[in-house]
Parts: sequence; C-alpha cells; structure tokens
Amino acid sequence: MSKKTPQAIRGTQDIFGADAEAFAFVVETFERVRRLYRFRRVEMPVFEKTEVFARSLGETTDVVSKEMYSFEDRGGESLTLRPEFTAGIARAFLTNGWQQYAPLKVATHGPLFRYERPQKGRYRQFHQIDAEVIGAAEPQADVELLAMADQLLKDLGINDVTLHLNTLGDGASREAWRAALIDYFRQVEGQLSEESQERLEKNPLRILDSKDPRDKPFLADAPKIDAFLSEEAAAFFAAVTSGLDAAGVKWVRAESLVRGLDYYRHTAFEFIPDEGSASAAALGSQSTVLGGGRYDGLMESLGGAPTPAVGWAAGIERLAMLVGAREEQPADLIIVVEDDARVAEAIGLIGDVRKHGFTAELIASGSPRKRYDKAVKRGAEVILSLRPEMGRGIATDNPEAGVLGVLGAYR
RNA sequence: GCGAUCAUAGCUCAGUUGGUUAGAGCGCCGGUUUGUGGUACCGGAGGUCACGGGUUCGAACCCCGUUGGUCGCCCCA
Repeated sequence: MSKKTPQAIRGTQDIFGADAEAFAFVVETFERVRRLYRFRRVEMPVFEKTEVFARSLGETTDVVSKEMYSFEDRGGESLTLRPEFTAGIARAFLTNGWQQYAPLKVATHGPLFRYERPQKGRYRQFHQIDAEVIGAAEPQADVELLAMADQLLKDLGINDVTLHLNTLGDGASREAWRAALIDYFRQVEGQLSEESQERLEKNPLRILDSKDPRDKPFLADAPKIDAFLSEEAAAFFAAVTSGLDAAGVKWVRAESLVRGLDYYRHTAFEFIPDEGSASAAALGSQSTVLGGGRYDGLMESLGGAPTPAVGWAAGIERLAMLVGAREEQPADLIIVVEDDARVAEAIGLIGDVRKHGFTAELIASGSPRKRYDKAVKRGAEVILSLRPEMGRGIATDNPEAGVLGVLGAYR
C-alpha cells in the first residue's frame, strides 16, 4: 500500500459480501417487524445543532464531553454528527408539532458517530435500528416495545439472549435511591476501586455495574431500588412485568441494571447474551445487543411540555455478528458468452430474463474457454452457454428452474 | 483517555542466531489439455516487507517514534 493511497477513517468499516448480507438481513427483518407492530418509518438528519445532544444527554456525560463529532459550519454554528437517535427524534417531535399524532410510534435506522476507541462490536461510525413510542404514559407501551424487540431477535434467529429488566422508579424514587447508594458507598469509599470512587461523585448508580473485584463484595448489600419505589412506580413496574408475561416475553430481573443518562425513568432494559452461549462468545466484551428504557424527562430538557416516552436501540453490527455470515444468493441464470460474436444475442436474452423478474448475470470477459468454469464456480440455477458451433447450449440439472420458461427456445 | 498485541503480494500466511536477486497457497491474466464441462499442466503480472528515524559493514528481522488493525479498561448499542 503506497503512502499516497488514502486510508479509511479509524473506526469506520467497508462492509462487503457475506457481512453486508448479514447487515441487510438485520435491517430487512427490522423493517418487516416494525410494520407488524405499526411503527411508522421516520428519516432523521445525520447532524443536529450541538445543543440538541448537549441538553438532552447532559453536558457532563462521557458521550457529550468527549465522544461527539462536533464542528462549526461555515456560518459559525456548532453542529454535531448524531451519537444516538433519541435526542433528534425528540427534537423533531417538538419542532414539527408531532404531538398531534401522539401516542406516536416511530422507527428508524442509520449511522451514528462516536469518537471512541474501536474494538469488537464498537466503531466510530456504527449503525443502529431504533424504535420509540412518544406520548404514551401507560406501561402497555413498554410492553409492546419489548414484545417487538423480542420478536425481532427471534425472527433473526437469535435465541440465546435474554431480556434483563429493571425499574429506576419515578423521579422521586430514583433520587431517594441514589442518595441511599451514595450514603452506603461513602462508608466503604476507601476500599472501592479508583473508578468507582470517581463514579461516586459523577454517577453512583454505575457502581452497581462494576466488574472490579474490589467493588464486588459491597454490591450485594447495596440498597435496592425496590425499597424506594413509590406506590405508583411499583404498580407501573408490576404492570410491565405482567404484560410481558402475557405477551410471552421471557425476562429476568436485573436489580443492578441502570442507565447512564439522567433522563431515564421507570423501565430500563437490555437484551444480553446468556452466559456461555454462542452469542456471548461472538460479542466479546460488548454484552448488550439491544437496550433502552423510558425517558419521561427528556422532552422538558429540550424545552417542550412534559411528554412520556419509551424507546430502544440496537447495534446493527452486533446483531449481524450474532446472525452470522450470510452467503449471497446465487443467480437464477448465468449466461456465458463463449463466442464473442454472440454478445448482442446474450444482452438481449438477459434483458428479457431480468424483465421477467429473474436474477441474471452475464459472463463475457476473460479467456473465452475459462468463462464457463467461472460461471460454475459462481453458481446459478441455470447456466446458458453461447458457444461457437454448438448453437444452442444450455446446461442445467434442474428442470424445475423457473428461468427455463423464459429461455424456452434454448431447451 | 489508559493497557496489551500485531502490521511481508489482491487474500491467508512462511521467512532460521541480522547475511546474495523476499517465498508458498489461493485469487487474477494468458496458453496448452479436456470438451456438456468446477480437470490437469505451463507461463505471467503483482511487494520501497505500514510509514519515519536510529543501531550495524549489512535490517523484513534489533531500538525509538508515527499511523492503522485486533482485543481489553473506561463508557456505551
């Protein structure tokens, strides 16, 4: 590779072949399932004013403080490539008056950007599918969203992941719990890992997630959210879990599952590969395949009226890894031109075949004698070879092949 | 931001304690063979050994730096 050839940007990927097919399969399955659940498709800008993310995610979060691709446009405005979908969708909801459609169920997918160190299942430009229900305060919205996620994973053939579910309670419950956690961990602060000591200041809930062996002994006895739930919050969570049971969605309670962003309330969830499963091995240290929760506080932080909402997002690359490489489908027909004088005939024929809805490929370059072998290697339902003296030459062991109807004259 | 590890042909990789002109398989291109056929054989193109410095009579190999890949930590999908 000469130094003159430009390199791809770190953390971006050029997806091709079987990997690209897996990627497309994830997106196609998502599109199909989202229609079943009547989620409406939305297309969102890839960039927004920086404040859209800064205000909704919070200035102090890692995402905003060190992971955003922000830049000034020629008018001097600070813009940011979207690091997630939710903030932009919330902004659109407010600026377009989509309140009139509430409760609004929307779905989208596309690229997102985060300046992070790349590793397995993590990229600087990555892709997500995303589903949101905006303007629905009732737990049934959570249930429907989770049922959709569950069906999506099953339709993708991913059966070794489980829904891990928690509640963060309403604002008051959450604050009380947070205060109790701080009190609790303060008493043993000196024995915690450096990271957790820092988290104690910035994001105490996160300590519960710690993998550090120094923190583990203190996690089991840490205060539980259940003790701080208001009656309404407890009832809300009970409605979600019984709804999931009714929908046939398997779940486990994950008391230490929290969300990094402050706007989350009530339901928080992640689909995580089962321990020791093939999916767990495929994902390495990136365990979450799909995650989300209820973000009733978000609209206010963008200056809108209080609006309840729930949503989730899933990394397409991660899902594609679990789906595995998917081979590209062989063509219905390959036409091999072994006689260069018959190129025009081949072009006419192949056009016909394609107009009838069959996939077809033309091989008319390289050494004429090797073209047929090339076709065999590539594989097709039917291979038709136009050869100098044999006139009509068709090779297939598959009399059922549909293309043969169009190729009647060549039988 | 921190740590580990790697970088040789389009791809997958050999390359001995530093020592002539850097190799193989696959792929690609051409030829011969076969002739309703994924055959076999012959030949060819393609490499500033990631980049930049240093040590040495001599560096793909040793040292430093840079860039990038991979895998962890943090954080997150």
